[in-house]
Amino acid sequence: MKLPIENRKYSTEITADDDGEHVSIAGWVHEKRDLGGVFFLIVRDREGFAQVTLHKRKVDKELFERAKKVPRESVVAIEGIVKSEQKAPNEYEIIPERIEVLSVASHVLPLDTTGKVGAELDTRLDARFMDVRTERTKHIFIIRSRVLKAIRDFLDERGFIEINTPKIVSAATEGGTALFPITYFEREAFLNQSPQLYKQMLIASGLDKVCEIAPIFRAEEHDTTKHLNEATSIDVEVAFVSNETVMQLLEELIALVYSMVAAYPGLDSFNLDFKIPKTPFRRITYDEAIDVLLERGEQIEWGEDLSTSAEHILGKTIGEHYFITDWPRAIKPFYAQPIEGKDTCDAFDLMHPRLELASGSQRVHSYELLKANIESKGLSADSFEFYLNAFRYGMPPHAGWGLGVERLLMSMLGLDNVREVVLFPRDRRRLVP
RNA sequence: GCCCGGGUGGUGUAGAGGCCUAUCAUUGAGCCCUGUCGAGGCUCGGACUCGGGUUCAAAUCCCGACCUGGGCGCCA
Repeated sequence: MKLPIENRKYSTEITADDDGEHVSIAGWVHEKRDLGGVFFLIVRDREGFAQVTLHKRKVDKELFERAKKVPRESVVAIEGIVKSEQKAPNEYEIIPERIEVLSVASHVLPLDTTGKVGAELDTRLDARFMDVRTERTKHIFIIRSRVLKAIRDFLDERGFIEINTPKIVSAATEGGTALFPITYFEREAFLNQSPQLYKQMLIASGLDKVCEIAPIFRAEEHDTTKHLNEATSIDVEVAFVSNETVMQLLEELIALVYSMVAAYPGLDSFNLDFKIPKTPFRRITYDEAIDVLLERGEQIEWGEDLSTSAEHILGKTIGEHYFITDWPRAIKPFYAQPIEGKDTCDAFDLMHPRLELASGSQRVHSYELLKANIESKGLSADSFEFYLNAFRYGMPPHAGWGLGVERLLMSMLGLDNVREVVLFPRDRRRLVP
């Protein structure tokens, strides 16, 4: 059975030109303004606001009294006549014939949805369903949705095949990070830290260009504004190409996302100096990065990973997106292709001035070399057999990267905390809601 | 894991030994008001995280627990 409100219009689908039309709208009671003889009910839906106006003398007394009593944030359906009105916010208002309260909101509210009084992130996350009713937060998640769609379209247009790899994995992983152990029937298993090994195995499948947008899990007990224990990674792996090709793909993708978001009207909520990054992004080698850092007085030795302060110094010096290439082998995973005759490998990080966004590399595609690399990292080749096997029966040269969705959004929207861009973030302390 | 902060009505805050039966805003209840758009005016309601301690006196100082913000580390 269809509900009578299913033919409702969004507040933005109605204009002053609809003067005299009979319409129905539905949404949340955003605000009430009682001026005595006239009463305004501001109804909010996903797209915007509609003003419902009740004149004490012209409207049914019972309706008038009932409208005044509806608690804020209750869900209502309104049927009425559109009236063109210069004094109304959208130059139209609705003179109601029927007001139906579909769900009464309790009070007092856990948050203010009008933006008059702020709330701390922790309070907002506890009442996330209501936080998303506020304009700025709503825009974050609409932008997130559009960004993901734009990325899928971008990759689809370039011939990528979207894959789904397991999130429950056996003990063998690429190392580096702590994993969440889980019970898998009578065995121990883990939540996957990245789809890396699987997407590489699919290069051997002949799918050629694969991508995946999926959650990744890290059990690190970090407690920062840029780390999550459950994050979303965009992973790409491409056969028969070099490092440089996938770097170009990545910078084009970033630029496209920015230009798409630049056109989004809700961007005003973020009070940003929004600039679309210019491609190609600057590329500096790890060696050059070290030189810059030493020049600026940073304590760092060749071979070390970049500390937070090192990232900040480089970000400040360069001031825009950039790549760091040619990393020391020792600090990159076993699957990064070594550069012959050097201690470095064909790996890169994509940096935003504030933080790292993505990392990738040319991959080792020789079975022997890969096996040797795994062993030289102190890992057991046996436990990687499922992965190594894919390299024994025809594995093309390939390259790829992984990009953190949350970090991309956070850096693009100038947000201070990565949790802002996750509906229900999982961090060291938070498991609920 | 280390180092600093902070927990005051539903929300956001002021108060830093006695002036606190605790400030302000917003929210809530009620009243007035016929064009609001952060409406306005008036009345009322609502809080010192918990447990110990110091003191004549604790929201305020000390200890512990819990929660929480930031920086760093780990990590992406």
